[in-house]
Amino acid sequence: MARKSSITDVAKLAGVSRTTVSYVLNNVMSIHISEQTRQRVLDAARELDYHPNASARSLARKQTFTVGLVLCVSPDRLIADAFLPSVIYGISSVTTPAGFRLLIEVVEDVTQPDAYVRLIREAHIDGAILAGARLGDQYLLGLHPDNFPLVLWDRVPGSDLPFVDVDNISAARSAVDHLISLGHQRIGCITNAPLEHPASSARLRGYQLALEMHNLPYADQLVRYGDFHERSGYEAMNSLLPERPSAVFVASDVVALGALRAVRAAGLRVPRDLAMIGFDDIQFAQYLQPPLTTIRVPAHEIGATAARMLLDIIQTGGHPTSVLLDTELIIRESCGAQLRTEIA
Amino acid sequence: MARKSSITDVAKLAGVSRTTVSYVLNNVMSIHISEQTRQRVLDAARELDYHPNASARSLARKQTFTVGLVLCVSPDRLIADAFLPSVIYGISSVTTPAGFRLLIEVVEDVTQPDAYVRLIREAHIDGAILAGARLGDQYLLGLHPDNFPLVLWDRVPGSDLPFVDVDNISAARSAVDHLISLGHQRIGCITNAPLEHPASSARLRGYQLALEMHNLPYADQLVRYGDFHERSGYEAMNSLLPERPSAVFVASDVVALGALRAVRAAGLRVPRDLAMIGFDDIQFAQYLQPPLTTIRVPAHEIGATAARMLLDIIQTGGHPTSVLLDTELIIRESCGAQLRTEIA
DNA sequence: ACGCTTCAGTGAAGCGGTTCAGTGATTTCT
DNA sequence: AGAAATCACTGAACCGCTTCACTGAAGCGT
Repeated sequence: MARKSSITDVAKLAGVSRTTVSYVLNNVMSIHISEQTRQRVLDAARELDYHPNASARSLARKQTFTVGLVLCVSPDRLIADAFLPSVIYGISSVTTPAGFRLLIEVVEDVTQPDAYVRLIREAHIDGAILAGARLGDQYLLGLHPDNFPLVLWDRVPGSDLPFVDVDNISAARSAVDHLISLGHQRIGCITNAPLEHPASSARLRGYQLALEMHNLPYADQLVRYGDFHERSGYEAMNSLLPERPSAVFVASDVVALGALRAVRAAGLRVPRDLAMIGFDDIQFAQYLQPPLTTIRVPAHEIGATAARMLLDIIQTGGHPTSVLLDTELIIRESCGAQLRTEIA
Repeated sequence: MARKSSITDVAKLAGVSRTTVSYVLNNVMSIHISEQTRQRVLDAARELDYHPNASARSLARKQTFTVGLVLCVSPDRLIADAFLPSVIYGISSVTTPAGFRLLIEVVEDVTQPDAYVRLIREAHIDGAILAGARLGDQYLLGLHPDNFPLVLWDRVPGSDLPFVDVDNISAARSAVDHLISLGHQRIGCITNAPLEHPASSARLRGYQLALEMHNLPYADQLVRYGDFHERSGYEAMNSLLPERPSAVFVASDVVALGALRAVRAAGLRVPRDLAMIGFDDIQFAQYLQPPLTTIRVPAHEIGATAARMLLDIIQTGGHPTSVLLDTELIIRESCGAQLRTEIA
């Protein structure tokens, strides 16, 4: 590889000091450089195809212009994460124009966060977006007092770090509201995950609130618990069917896939015999039979918002407030709204 | 943020020179350090929670221990890319143990590759995996003579850069072989994308080869062209149905989704009236009605292999040969194999 | 003609590591 | 016993860039 040219080469060619080259190339306004000199430097830089060395610059500036995305997720969930590309795109669409790069760290063993601690302590990055950070995570807390810029994707219960998340409660509520407005009175619920997961308990809470608002009774026997996977939806629905709900809110499209399978296996039809609403709007929700009514999660927005918050902290030392993003109820056929329209 | 301790701090605390600290911490074997001194240094480092600064180290060593994943993909394809998380995981499972980090660069505007050129010229990374690099891409070629370590994910026609890809030809062939072995003689083909895409033409070639091997005629009117999206599958299938194929090989599951919709809209049933095999084994292929027989692409392996090749180049100056990874035919119900078994 | 600004630019220190060449003190060899 | 080799370690240069403090020249007002 041909030796890359350094600032010294540019300085020599332009006949000025390295200092001047630096000032010109960085557009330092507080220093006056004559137009001719400026041009000479610019020309020299172009001629030598000069690109300042990132490490040297980071070292001198004590800033890397790189942010991290730390994924603390078990491999099987990582692989199945349909949102990740969108979130990455969302982050990148904010960081790239701002001149920041994105470093991705996959932390497989969540109990061994050495990996991302090094990322931070070794000063690879100026800030990080953490996904799937858990519990009171002592490492996280150990970092916080340092005021290292961090933003969470997903909430971490005991922490006061800024986060960005969707408004799970109101999203779930709007789904269940919709079912109620279609005339359903006996509505079941299958969660997306065990209740330890904040998103899971929030969605269940939304379900409860909707019932309350409409003076419908909340009954434990109409609630089942999923665990991210399709299979859990199948089992949950099988155990729920004997309760004879007329509609079910399934707090995850993947779990809904399994629920759908169980309904079909029982010889029932959606939405005629049982209405269903999912959650997430995974890409294939629209291609299911019937197309699944669901809650759309703004994945790109999550990434972009988290990135904006992070850059705010990094650049202006801001103290951004956490954000709950709005979701959207996507009405397709599984909820039976179309059916009603046809009949009407 | 409390000032981070530097190598000087450690040296002072241990009562040795910075040189010695560096030698101890890097386990330089060619230099003899007494066991006591070594321990004093280690203790001091621990006490100060010392982590060497990445930028300084990169600057001195002229190596960043970071590799790039450059995604030259239009946003809508990026978002829908179900493989990306797996590929990232595959890369990371190789790079992380080797002490390398992963920088992701999303290049939205493929005609403006300034972005990744800077990534390289500014020496952020020691090597890169390029996805979706196009054409003769002058920038790519401009980089190659520099011997900058590069590996391609997907092939780039006019280039002799090492790549990793799936063996599209033999994969497609095995799918069509399977249909033929089930007794089909009039088999249609819908490509995954326009033929400019190497993967697309390779899959079509595999289709042709299978026919040839079995002395079946190849007919243009049985071939249609998709363009990644579901809709294109719908349209392609609609225009193909009048040709009355008894089976169809669709070179993309997403496109197959649309094809399936068209078949259903025509009042036909898969596989009874029309057998179908897809390509990719996206997560939801298994949940379709009927579950889709398809070709599984080893996404994790793609990432891991590309990463291994890249590290080989970076670390040992190797000149790895390109790799074609094997795929697997996943037999479900859409091909009708189950049906036959039941009948038999 | 003198001091005071402003202009245009430079020298050198510093960022935090790595590494080459060397240096005393021991040990080994003959 | 003296030279050679080994041991255990250090000084200082260097990686490439930023930035503070400073300098010499020109412009300005009186």
